[in-house]
Amino acid sequence: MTVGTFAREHLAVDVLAAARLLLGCLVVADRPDGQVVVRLVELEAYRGSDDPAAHSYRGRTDRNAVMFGPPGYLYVYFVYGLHFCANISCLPHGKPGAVLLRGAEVISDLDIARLARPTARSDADLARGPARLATLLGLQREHNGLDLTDPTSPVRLLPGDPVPAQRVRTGPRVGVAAAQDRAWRFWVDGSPAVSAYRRHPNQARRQSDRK
DNA sequence: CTAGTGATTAAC
DNA sequence: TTAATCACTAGG
Repeated sequence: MTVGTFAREHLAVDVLAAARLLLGCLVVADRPDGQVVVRLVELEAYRGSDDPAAHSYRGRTDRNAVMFGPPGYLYVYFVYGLHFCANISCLPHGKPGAVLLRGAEVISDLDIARLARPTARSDADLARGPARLATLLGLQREHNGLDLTDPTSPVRLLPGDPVPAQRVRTGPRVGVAAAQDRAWRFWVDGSPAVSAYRRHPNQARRQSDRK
């Protein structure tokens, strides 16, 4: 099976199926200072057509154009004035959708990963959280629109060992104000590189949640 | 828990 | 033109 076949056929089907499938997959990044390989352990699905939390919900703009393109491309955006986050485009050309990369475990090279994320207090912190993951991979604006299935790309997606169903957990997306009821976050149970759940600050606290 | 960062977008 | 929003992290 070629890498291109792997990504495009499956990512085109649906954002939820894509997020599930991407668990356990590998991302290879050729940084200026060396190569880093990570295993994806936490992902969130976003679907532009009917998902108020998706960047593409209100239509295509210059920023979110990659979400409307063919599947298997890298959508990098700048958020909160200082962070980059990385997504993989899903759904056929013209249908907006993406999966946000939220957490990953470093496979190699640990020394390069520590240099890329000098503030990480532990190895689990190297790529726990979407902006940390993007920083570790060295992703910036210029990487937006890269083809992750192209062997000549500096960032590539590869199949990994499949994650068995009993290790997969789902739940609400982290920090998303809209569509709280959708369990569109997927993670590998027990991985140290999965972020702690955080309620969105704008979400009203329910009486029963209060201590 | 909170500050802080700046692009993006919708509303004027 | 302006102001609110934002899929976050680091530090206390």
